[in-house]
Amino acid sequence: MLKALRGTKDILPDDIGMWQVVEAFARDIFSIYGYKEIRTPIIEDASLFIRSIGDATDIVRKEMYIFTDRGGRNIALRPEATASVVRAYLENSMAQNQDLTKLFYIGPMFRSERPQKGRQRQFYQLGVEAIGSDNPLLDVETIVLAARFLQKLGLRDFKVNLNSLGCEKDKQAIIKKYRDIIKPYLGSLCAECGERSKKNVLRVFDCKNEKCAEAVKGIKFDNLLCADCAEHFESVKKGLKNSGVDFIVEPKMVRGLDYYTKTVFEISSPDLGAKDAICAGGRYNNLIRDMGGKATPAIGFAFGMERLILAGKDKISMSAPSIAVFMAIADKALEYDAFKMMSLFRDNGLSCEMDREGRSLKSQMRKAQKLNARFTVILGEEEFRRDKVILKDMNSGEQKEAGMDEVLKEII
RNA sequence: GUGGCUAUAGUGUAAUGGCAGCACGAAAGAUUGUGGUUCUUUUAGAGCGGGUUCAAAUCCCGUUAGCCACCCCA
Repeated sequence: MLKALRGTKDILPDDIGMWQVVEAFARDIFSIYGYKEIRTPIIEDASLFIRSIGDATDIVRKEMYIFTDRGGRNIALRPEATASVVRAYLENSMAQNQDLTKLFYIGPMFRSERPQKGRQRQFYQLGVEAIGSDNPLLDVETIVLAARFLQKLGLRDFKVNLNSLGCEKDKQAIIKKYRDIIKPYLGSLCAECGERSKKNVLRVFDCKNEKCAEAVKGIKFDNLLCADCAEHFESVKKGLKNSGVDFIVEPKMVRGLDYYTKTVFEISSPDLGAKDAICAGGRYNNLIRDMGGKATPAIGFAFGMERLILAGKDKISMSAPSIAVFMAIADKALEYDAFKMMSLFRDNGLSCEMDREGRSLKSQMRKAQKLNARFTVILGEEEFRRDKVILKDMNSGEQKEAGMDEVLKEII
């Protein structure tokens, strides 16, 4: 038997309702905040991601699906969407006629990781990108949007972590500073932290190894941002407070993608265990320039759909699916007439089903029940002779004989 | 990618090397053409491939997949 590949799975009809609810909420609130949907290809030139995400990051080095197509091109399945959206923004000159471009996307991403709960190889992200402004209020708006979206879905106990990485110069300075601080402790740190100090020094402070935690315990996180970035960060914090969004400043927070600058944030949910981040994002003020465009500041975030649904599965209210009419017949001989009536219901926009296996009326009624039909229309020989049917309201159990015109009027 | 745990009807589970069972689900029925409750009947199972043994769901090896902790990340 063939099976779905490791880390991929089918979203079955019983589960799809949740996805549709989340997507509908997202489309609704994103539109209120001025975002328009964009759909970009799932495959891109591999160099797009190598250049934007960074060739030293794990996503690019260890997790990206890359293959050579028949034309010898180097192609990647997208591991995230920001790079694609920026590519589309530049390629289609979307900066024309507007100073701020707001885009959202929903779609599958691919990373070849070891699967766990809330972590698949093909997973869906839902995200936004706002391109064209460095105003700290845009940062605030973006984070507020993410928070409001979660609240609207019924999730309350999420946590917003916030940090600022500063501009390009600050980022370099911060890395250098912490490397210098770490240097005297290197001997007492674990092997992995030796690597971390070179690759992503802030992670040393997050190491779960007791010795490492002990060694770095006393180190303070100074404010290393330049005046401009510090002011920007203060404005973001002030704006968030004004908007009533609770947040925690987390100086150790780093992101796995190289393009982030200034504001970065992460939203986590307690319902998820180790993989608790349901949303992450931040500014990427240099990415558009680095990809060959004009220097253009931008900010965005992405939600992990699977994680969002895991976190919200008990909180998002779902109405049971139902159909309008079940068409039942008392005699197999009336099958064609019933089918005609079913078509009439459908032509009038009413969902309708009927039994196709010649089962007993009792069995058909059970089926109507199971499909959660609002009405059952029963056609029997006697009624047929009088050009009537029986209309039964499945909630009240009341039924009456009626002509089809009357039935339609009653149900619509 | 590293380490560990797990794998039995559609789902959830039981049986300590000796007849694979239970619950839910699904299907049919309980005298004429009517759902939900109840009752009866039916249905369907060892991830895959090897090995040990008179005998394997059970022990061993491999493999695949899921989960957990890392790595990392949404």
